[in-house]
Amino acid sequence: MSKRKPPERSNQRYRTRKDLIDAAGRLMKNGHKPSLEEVAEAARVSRATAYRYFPNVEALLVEAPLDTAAPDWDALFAGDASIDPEERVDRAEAAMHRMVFDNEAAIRLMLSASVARAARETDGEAVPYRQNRRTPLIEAALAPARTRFKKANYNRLRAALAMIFGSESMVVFRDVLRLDEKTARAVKSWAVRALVRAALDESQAQ
Amino acid sequence: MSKRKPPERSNQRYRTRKDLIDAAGRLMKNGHKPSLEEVAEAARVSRATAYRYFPNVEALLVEAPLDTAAPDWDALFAGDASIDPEERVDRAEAAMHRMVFDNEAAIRLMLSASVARAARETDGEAVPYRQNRRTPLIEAALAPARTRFKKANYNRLRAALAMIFGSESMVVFRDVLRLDEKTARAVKSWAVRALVRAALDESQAQ
DNA sequence: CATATAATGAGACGATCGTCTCGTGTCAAG
DNA sequence: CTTGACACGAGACGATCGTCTCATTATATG
Repeated sequence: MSKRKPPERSNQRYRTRKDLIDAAGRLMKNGHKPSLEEVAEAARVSRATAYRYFPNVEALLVEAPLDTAAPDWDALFAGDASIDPEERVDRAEAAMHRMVFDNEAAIRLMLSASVARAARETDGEAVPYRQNRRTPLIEAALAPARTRFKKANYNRLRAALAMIFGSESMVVFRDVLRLDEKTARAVKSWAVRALVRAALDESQAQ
Repeated sequence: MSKRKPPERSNQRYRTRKDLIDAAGRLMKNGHKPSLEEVAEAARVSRATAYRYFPNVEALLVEAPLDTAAPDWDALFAGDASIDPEERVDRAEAAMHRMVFDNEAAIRLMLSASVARAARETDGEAVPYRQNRRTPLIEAALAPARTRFKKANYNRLRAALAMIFGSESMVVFRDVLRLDEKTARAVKSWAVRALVRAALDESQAQ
């Protein structure tokens, strides 16, 4: 039984996976939902191979735009000495707002696929089906004032801000309320400031 | 050219449309996305007819669960003499919360279809593609205290609460934050109360 | 370099989608 | 009751989905 250590080939797998995600991201830019065949062709890969990496089209579309349109949050607070959490959270929301509204088409496709996929997998075993970029951003914004919050208040505030930060609120403003981008930004700016202030007040009172 | 007034037959059209929506709502209860053929069969209608009423499957699924799971909001404040907007908004959110989490599967399908459909129709002409049940509910909750808000503050508060009330926040809590239903309700309860309070303060100050 | 093994390509398969045409049934005005 | 307009049913069509099998290529190790 001359067993040989199986070849790793992890680099090859990583590259083809990345090629697929990149191709999907490119094709989603214009808001057109690409068929898996289109993505595979753009990635110079056969259809069968694409299905070896992603169980369905949605799973592929979920990962695509996130990698493409991910700005560098670090630069947001880099040359900035502001400590005021209200100010920092508002600025972070502004950046997230821009990113979401600039990539609305692609993000809609991602969100749609994500929501449907989670519904399908409710009965099966859970899957890490969605990334979370907003929590790190929120935490970075709150970091300098971290000690001014009680722990419970901090966690509650963080969760509440997550409702406002993401792409879901964009859907509310556009599809439900039919409000324009500027109004949306104004409402969110007011809301995040009010929430930060409330959490601060409750933390220092008593 | 003997022209005769064309037969109305609007009742027939209304019934088949309603039959299709009802059938879709029934099939979506368990979270399984029904194929259009399944819906048509359940509605005792041919596939071709279903396509005569809805351009695609998503358009059908968007309208279904809303009609099915729409409680009577009026009863919420019927035997209630509370005037405090904070209390009323919190109670309204609790009701919406229950409705959304009880029908999570169907609402996910609706939301997914709605978000994707809006993306597709971005280039074409706008379409009334989504109903808005939360705004009337929010307005009913704020009604008794309506005069205590300045107009701008009222509109801003109403929009901010819409972010928290709907099904979108459920997606945030479940898929992004991975928090359980109880925690979600607690966070939202705190947030809506804080927002109402902030809007009130800003309205009476100055 | 040689080779076992992993990664890929090619393509068939049934199911569903969305569109189309044509024939039948049915309502309601005259 | 008659009849014209309308709703409906049946079914074909190509496109895409997701799964499968089998052959071919590429890679890392000895």
